Amino acid sequence: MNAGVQLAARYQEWQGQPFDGSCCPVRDVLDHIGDKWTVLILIVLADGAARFSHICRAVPDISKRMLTQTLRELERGGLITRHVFPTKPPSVEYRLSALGESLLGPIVGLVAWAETHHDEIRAARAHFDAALAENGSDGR
Amino acid sequence: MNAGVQLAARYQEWQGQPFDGSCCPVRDVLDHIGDKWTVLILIVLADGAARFSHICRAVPDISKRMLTQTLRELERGGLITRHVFPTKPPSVEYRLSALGESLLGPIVGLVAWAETHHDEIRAARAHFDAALAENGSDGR
DNA sequence: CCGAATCCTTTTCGATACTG
DNA sequence: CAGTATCGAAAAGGATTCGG
Repeated sequence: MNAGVQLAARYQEWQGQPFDGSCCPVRDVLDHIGDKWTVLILIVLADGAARFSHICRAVPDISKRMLTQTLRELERGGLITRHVFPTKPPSVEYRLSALGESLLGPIVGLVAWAETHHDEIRAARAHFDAALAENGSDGR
Repeated sequence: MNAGVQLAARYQEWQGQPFDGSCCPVRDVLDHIGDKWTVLILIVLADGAARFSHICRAVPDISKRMLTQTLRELERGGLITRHVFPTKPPSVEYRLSALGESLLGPIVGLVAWAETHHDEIRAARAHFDAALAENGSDGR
């Protein structure tokens, strides 16, 4: 488990620094890719530039409010760019920046893992819940 | 951008299926790796098995409540195993399962990205906020 | 030592209505 | 079309207390 050793080593470094809160890249990045919509939006934009309403339709349950908010945060972090066309009615186009595209690689890794092991996880959860329903018969 | 094409293609498939809610592996997995503590705990466990109190100390600000809750969820999904030693006072050891270790790879990819681009992101945010503070001088 | 249970505060997010 | 503003429900998360 080489991966584990790498992670553990890095973690030691972070621990060494004073814990400034935002000094930890893991937390900083994960807080964003972790929130409900960011990754879905990135996936849509992976296909190419898209307008606000197109993204809104492409992501199943998102509200305009959340879409605006998430797009803002992505733009703020430099992951996407925003371009306004002064037509009437005005249209706005969002597109991945170079930085945003560079994040696609790691995301694909995660998505691939998720697809591969989703059944396994669901099975584990079902088994766990079933065992729990028998009310501690496993000696917990 | 090969990665983008892959993602877009997969996304089309998911869209094809009826949106059962939990049919989407991305959401299901991301909801878990996204919550504040999961990844940090996995990183600690990447180093090897650890006891409850050790994890609690290793993760800076976590409360017992959240640690218990997150460990449960990880155990439920089959990512970690839990072993109780009937000593007194009892001690409990957590350890990554094979499934959990397989997740380390994608996580390393993400962490590496985070480390590499963290400065860039922080710079982008600072610039964005500065431009915004000038109150729409960029024509927004 | 490990963890469950309760309480309470903060944050998140959807619905709705309104602007340019 | 592309947002903004406000409100309320719901969830997350911390502090504390109790139990095995």
